[in-house]
Amino acid sequence: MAVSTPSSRLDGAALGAWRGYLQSHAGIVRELDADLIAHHGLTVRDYEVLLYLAQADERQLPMSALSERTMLTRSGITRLVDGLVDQGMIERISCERDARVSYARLTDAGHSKLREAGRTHVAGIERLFLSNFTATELEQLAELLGRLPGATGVAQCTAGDEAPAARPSSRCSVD
Amino acid sequence: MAVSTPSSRLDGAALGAWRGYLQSHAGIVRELDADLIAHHGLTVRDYEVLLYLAQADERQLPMSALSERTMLTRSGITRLVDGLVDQGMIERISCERDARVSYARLTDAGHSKLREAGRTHVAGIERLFLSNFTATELEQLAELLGRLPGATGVAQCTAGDEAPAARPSSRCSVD
DNA sequence: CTATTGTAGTTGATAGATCAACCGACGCTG
DNA sequence: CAGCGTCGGTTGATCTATCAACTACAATAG
Repeated sequence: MAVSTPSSRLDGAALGAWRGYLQSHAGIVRELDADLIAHHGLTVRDYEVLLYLAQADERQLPMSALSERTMLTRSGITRLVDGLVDQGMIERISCERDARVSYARLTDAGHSKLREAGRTHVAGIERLFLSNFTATELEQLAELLGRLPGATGVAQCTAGDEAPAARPSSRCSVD
Repeated sequence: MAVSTPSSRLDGAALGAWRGYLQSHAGIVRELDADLIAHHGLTVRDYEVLLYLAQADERQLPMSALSERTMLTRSGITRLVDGLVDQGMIERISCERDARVSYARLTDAGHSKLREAGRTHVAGIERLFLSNFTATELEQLAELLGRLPGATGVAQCTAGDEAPAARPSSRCSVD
């Protein structure tokens, strides 16, 4: 069959890169998630949200800001935050300047939780991802992957609850 | 706060690599999926399954083989295949040697569909992923990503419907 | 000031995937 | 060949995230 169709550079190395990309992602995220859930009862999504809040001014962000950063739809964020509110890690605060927006604010409990979970999570990333590379290789990877859409913010939004565009940010744990 | 905790190489380049990895994946897969659904009514998962079958001997594979390759649980595959059977792209065939296993076999209809969809999909991968790199860079990427768990099959299975280990394979379309 | 258009967030219905529990079939051991 | 652990696959309950529709408010135009 050969690889066929378009300009098709979809041969050996190209395919290796692509498949490695897809499969490693599935495997790593699955395991990070399992770790975090087992040790702290948090999903990676939860963790991300708490982290973004911890890094934000006043430890709070509008829902839509969270939506953009996490690559979830607005409705997805509403529900995720609902859960974290129920667990007491986040509280909702309505904005005085604009009655449409409501902030999610990290509670002290949420902040503690985040710090604990951070240990597990960072260790996991180190073990599953970073430890496979040298410092130089990590630089290469960062540069290469940084060109991809999503990492650079090239997303195309079309549908109703449009798919949010990704945004790079910093840090993987608080301290 | 600094990046903190473990052996923490979770600094600049390391974090860039990790975030680029996560965010680009989310963005790219989302868009590929949207493309494929819009043009052919198939999800990327569907496509993958059809492709694996097309590449297999006799165009058929046991459910568990599909489960491994796609990184879905056995129950996930059962349901996904159910759907493709309803659409007439796949048929189930029971194994004579071992009454426990049942094969999923690609029908002619499924094969045609796969070929059509392949054009869209390969073009998408080219556009969103491959076009960002030179041939040399793709080799580097393939090598680097190939070390990661999942790509190499290092998965750790624990729970009931255990998470399947990934397996590399070849090609992204049929012809 | 009112009407229109757009934005932030939530909600209902639904698809996709998981876990846990299960069934039937295999295969080994005693 | 009976008993026991294991394997392949399916099912029920549940969770997560989506889309589409809707509410409420804001901002702008007429």
